[in-house]
Formats: sequence, structure tokens, C-alpha cells
Amino acid sequence: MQKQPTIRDVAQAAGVSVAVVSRVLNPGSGPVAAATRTRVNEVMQSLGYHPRTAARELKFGPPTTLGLLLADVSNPFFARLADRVVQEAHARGIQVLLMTTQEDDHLEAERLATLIERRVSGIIATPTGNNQEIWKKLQALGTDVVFVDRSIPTLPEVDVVSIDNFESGRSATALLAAHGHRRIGIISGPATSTTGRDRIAGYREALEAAGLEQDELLIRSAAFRGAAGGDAASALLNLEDPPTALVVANTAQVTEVLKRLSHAGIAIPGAMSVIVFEDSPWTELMTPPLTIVRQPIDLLARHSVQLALANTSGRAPGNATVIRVSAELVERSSVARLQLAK
Amino acid sequence: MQKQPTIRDVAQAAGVSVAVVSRVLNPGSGPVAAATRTRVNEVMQSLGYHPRTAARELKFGPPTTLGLLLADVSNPFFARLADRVVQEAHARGIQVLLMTTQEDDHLEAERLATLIERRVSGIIATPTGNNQEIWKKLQALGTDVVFVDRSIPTLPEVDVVSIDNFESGRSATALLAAHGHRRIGIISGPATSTTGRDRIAGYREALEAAGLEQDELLIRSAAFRGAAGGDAASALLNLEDPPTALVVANTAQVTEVLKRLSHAGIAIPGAMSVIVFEDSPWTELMTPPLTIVRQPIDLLARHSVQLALANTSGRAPGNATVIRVSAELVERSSVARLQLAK
DNA sequence: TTGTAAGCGTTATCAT
DNA sequence: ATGATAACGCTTACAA
Repeated sequence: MQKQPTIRDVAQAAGVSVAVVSRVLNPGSGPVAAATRTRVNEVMQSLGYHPRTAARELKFGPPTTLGLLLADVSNPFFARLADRVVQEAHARGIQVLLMTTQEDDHLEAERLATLIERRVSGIIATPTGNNQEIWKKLQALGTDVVFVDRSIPTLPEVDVVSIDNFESGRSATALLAAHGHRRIGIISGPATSTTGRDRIAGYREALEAAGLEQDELLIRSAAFRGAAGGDAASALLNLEDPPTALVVANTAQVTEVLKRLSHAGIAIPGAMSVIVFEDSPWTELMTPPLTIVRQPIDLLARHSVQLALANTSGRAPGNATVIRVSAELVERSSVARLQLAK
Repeated sequence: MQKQPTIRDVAQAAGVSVAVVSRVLNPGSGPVAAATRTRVNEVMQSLGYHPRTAARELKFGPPTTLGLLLADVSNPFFARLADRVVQEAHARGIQVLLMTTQEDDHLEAERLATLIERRVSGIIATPTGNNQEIWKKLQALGTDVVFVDRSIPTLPEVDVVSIDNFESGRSATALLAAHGHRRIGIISGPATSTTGRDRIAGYREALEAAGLEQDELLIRSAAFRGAAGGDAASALLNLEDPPTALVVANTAQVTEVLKRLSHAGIAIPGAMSVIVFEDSPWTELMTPPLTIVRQPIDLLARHSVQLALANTSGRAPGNATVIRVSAELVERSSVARLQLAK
């Protein structure tokens, strides 16, 4: 346990002033003789000197840290997003403070408070939907806020990066309709989430285009986490006229749904066609391999980091950047033509 | 974009000195009249004041940030570990700086450098195995370093939290031997990783206990990431006397291995029994449900955070804390009795 | 090319 | 109970 050397120690040991040391630390900041530079560098080396970030940040606001506020990192989708965001950020010399909300807006508020205190330059978040005043304040403070995956409709001034949920919901549903299904169920996130809302809108559009009747009973909003997805599945199965096809619009819910189907002895795709929003490697290893909507996580991450670092602080209100990347419908074997024979 | 109010602004607006404001900010630090306190609080509220962490950190070394340096967050095991670590840390008011190495020791060195500059109080890491001097230096600097999941044998002075890899490898292998298998293959991490090393040691022990011959050809070390696991599987299958059972000792490799088996038309568990170190929900949904070694991620996370925050800086060398939690062998259906009939 | 000194926002030690 | 004021480690005019 040794005491950390400061810039002053280095200066003294090298026989120069702190200003000189600072200049060799930040190259562009001023002239320094080549000989002095190497000498100072040597001293830093031998002393094991490392400039202290906290002290640096004190001078100018630090565009050196990004907040990443996710619902839940144990969800593979968010985990991979985090992985990519971290890599993108590091490539630009930016560090990432990771926080989770567990979909709890109270926790979210707490996290945002510490993010404010840290004066992070940008925040990439999957917002719970509440805490709107805080988000506004953050922006007013000059923080670059980017919503990823979902957004808050009543906060149009915030940048958003997500897939085209409407189109994804539409095309998934259309695929099922094209296979002859007339009773198509959809399990989606909470009604407050734009993700769920847009996917359901796309779903409705597809039904209409296919001339199918819309039945509100077939539309289930379930919490993102926990067993809610499974409960929704059970409810659908217990309908007097149950669906023959399912769009499961959330990663965390898929496993629950599949468990229920399996327990109920409902075969995929024989008795039930399934499409899921998910892209884990294991979807391909299932029996049968699952037809999925693949989200381009790399793109989501790249755009998010880019926006969060854009320093668009002083822009006119109303012109938020909205980036919608298209998701890919990957057809495998969990969707089959409807068996007309009962 | 408004300028952030400082403690001085608050003091002025409240008609008091900065010292008083500081005292209401840090309750135990000194007396302040109840009336003044509420007035100051009101002013802070209306001004939207938030104390700046960077300035605080400048004074005393900040036990307020933890570095979490993982190989890869897209790996579900690490992702869930990250999730738990973040929650544990937040519960104690600590923030987490997330970094990844991609198993690249050069990247690791860079990340460690920034962690040093940030003066984090502790680091939880899955080390690549190199950069030993840097780890030592970190400790000398008083940083609480904790290796999780794996460790570096030549760095015995670092705290470690992991499952009992030896026992896990042993019991998994013993289970296969008990099912009559005599040719048991193991695919593990790189030989440099303690994780792989210990699991293989346990594997050997089990073979010996069962009176089975050890064949080095059945032991495959493969890189943690990429398709290496699949290649190892192929190599094993091409042996003149191929194994009838497999222990796959790494999360990321499992999917690759299963793909190869599937492509080769080798049925599980009919033609090949399989045990994997993995605990994603999907292992249960596979056909057949996979027999797994389940790692108690919660415990790993909790102990790691605890150690990383223990501030054991000044302890005598040599008495590093090593915590081994036991993993659970969950028997499902991917292990079957060896079919003697060829 | 190098050195001096004044901040950055906060806490802590004195006095008052 | 409150108020000046000196740190903390670094950057940056401005001087030399």
C-alpha cells in the first residue's frame, strides 16, 4: 500500500515544474523540449505515475464517461447490447458506467440521480416510461440522452434508436397469415412500452391487410420480466377459440411460453406456430429451430454510442434524432401451414 | 443547456456559507440549525443542485466506484454475473464501471490503466492470465482485486471467488462413468486458465477412481470464444475410437458443440451423452433437456462484491481469501447409459 | 521553452 | 451554529 505519486512528485523528481509535466501529459497543450519530454516520461515510468481522472474531470465537464442504464443485463438481448456498447465506447476512449433498473421506476430515478452527480456526458437507456421530469432535466443539463430499444412517446425531444417495431410486428404477423393462420395471438410487453405498442400496431395492420378479424382477447400485454409471459400463454390456450399461431415479442418471455406449450403437450409447429423476437444462438438448436425476428444489435449499439457522444446539447427542441434500423425475419421451422383438418 | 449550480450558488441563494451547505449535504459532518437546514434544502431543490462526484472524489480516495472487468458480456454466464454484481454494488451505493477484454491481454492492460487512473477502490475481474505485473501493481496501490470464475496460479496473493472446478469436473465425469461410459471426452478452456485446468484435474481423478484409462486425445483445450469449441468436438468425433460421452466445460462453446453433433447426425443421448457447464433457461427447453452443472451466480457475485469492498489493502501478503462455492449437478436427460450393442 | 499561480467544486479545520 | 480558508490533483493563461 504505497501512496500515489502526484504530478508534483513527478515534477520535482524530473526537476521541472508541474506545468511542463502537464504538457507532456496532454500533447497538444503546449510546447515542451524533446529532451525534457523523454526525461519526464522516464520519471513517470519509474515512479509509476498515473494522472488522476477525478482531478481532470473537475476542470471541464468530462466527455469521458457514459451511463448505460438497462432494464436488466441477464436478458441476453440487453447483455449483448451492453457488450457492443462497451466496445464501441472503449474504441473512442470512453468509459461506461453500467446500471440496471429492473423495470422499477423508483430505482431508475435513483440511478439517474447518481448519473447526474457524476456529470456523465451521455446516457443510453431503456427507460421504464416514468420519471419524465428527470429525463427532461437531464437534457436541460446538457446531457445527451438516447433511448434505445424503446422510447417514451410523450418525450419526443429525446433521441431514439430502435428497430422498426411496427414493421417487424407486421411482417411476423403477415408471415403467419400467409401460412393460413386466422387466429394469431401476440404476447407483448406492457402497454406503456413503445416497443409493445408498435409491435401490436403492426400486428393489427397485418391482420387487416389479410382480412382477418381482430380479437382483443388474442392480444396480451405482459410484464417484461418474470412469469408473466407464461401466464399470458396459458390464458391464450384456455380461450374457447385458441390461437394456432403466436408472436412472442419479448426475449425474456419466450422461455416461459415454450415451457407452457411443452407442458400442455402442444407441439411446435404442428399444433402451434411460433415466431419470437430473439436472436440467441440457442433458438437455432431447439427442436424445431425457431423462426425469429433478428435485431441488429451491433447497429443499435453503434448508433446509440454515436448519438450519446454527439454533444448535441444546444440543438433546437423538437428535432430529436430517431434512428430506426430494420430487423430481419429469419424463417426456420417453427412456423407451419395451418392444418385445416381438426 | 443551463450551467450547473455549484455549492457556492446554493450558499449565496440561501444566504449562508458554503460550509453550511456542505454540512447539510453530509449529515454527520457538523451541526446545522434545523431552520437553516430546511431552507438550504429548499434552495437546492429549486436550483436543481446536485453535488459533483468528481470534486468529492478529489478529496478522499473514492470507495464509490468498482471496476468490473469481464472477458465478454455477451456470454450469458458473464452477463448474469454482471447483472448480479451491479445489483449488489448498487445496494451498497457503489457504482460499477463495466469493461471487457475479449480475452485479449493487450486490451486488458489498457482497461487496467484507465481503472488505475480512475482510482477505483476495487476491481472484480476474469483475468486473461497475463499482465501479472499490472495486477501486482494494482494491489500495491491498495486496490482490492478479486478474481472471479478463474484465477492466475502464479498470483496467489489475489482474492478468488469461483466454483469448485475440480469437484465439478470430477462429479460430472463420475456421473458419466457411472452410466457405463468408458470413453469420456472433455472440452475445456485454454490450458492457461485455472478453470479449465481444475476441471480437467477433476476429470482425471474421476477416471482414475472409476478405473478407466486416461487418453490425452480425449482432452481438448479450446479457446473460450469463437468456433474453437466446435472444432474440438469435430476432432473428438474423428478419433478412431471416439468418445461416447462429453463434458463441455464452457458456456460459449456449448452451442458450437451441439451444432456439430447435430450436423454429424449424432443423437443425444442415444449416441452421445453430454454434460455442460451452463445454466441458461434454454438448456431445459432443448430436446432432450440438458444435464448441466449449475453455477450459483448469485453467490459468486455477492462474495466478489464483498471482497472488492472489504478494503483489505494493508493485509499481510500471502493470506489472500479464496472462496469456493459448490456447483450443483442438475440431472436431466442428456446423459444415458452406454449402449453396449454396437 | 519553462515556471507561477489561479482556479475547478467539494470537504474539513479552524476561528468566531 | 456559522463562516473563512486551506487543501485535493490537475490544467491553463500569463509571465519570464
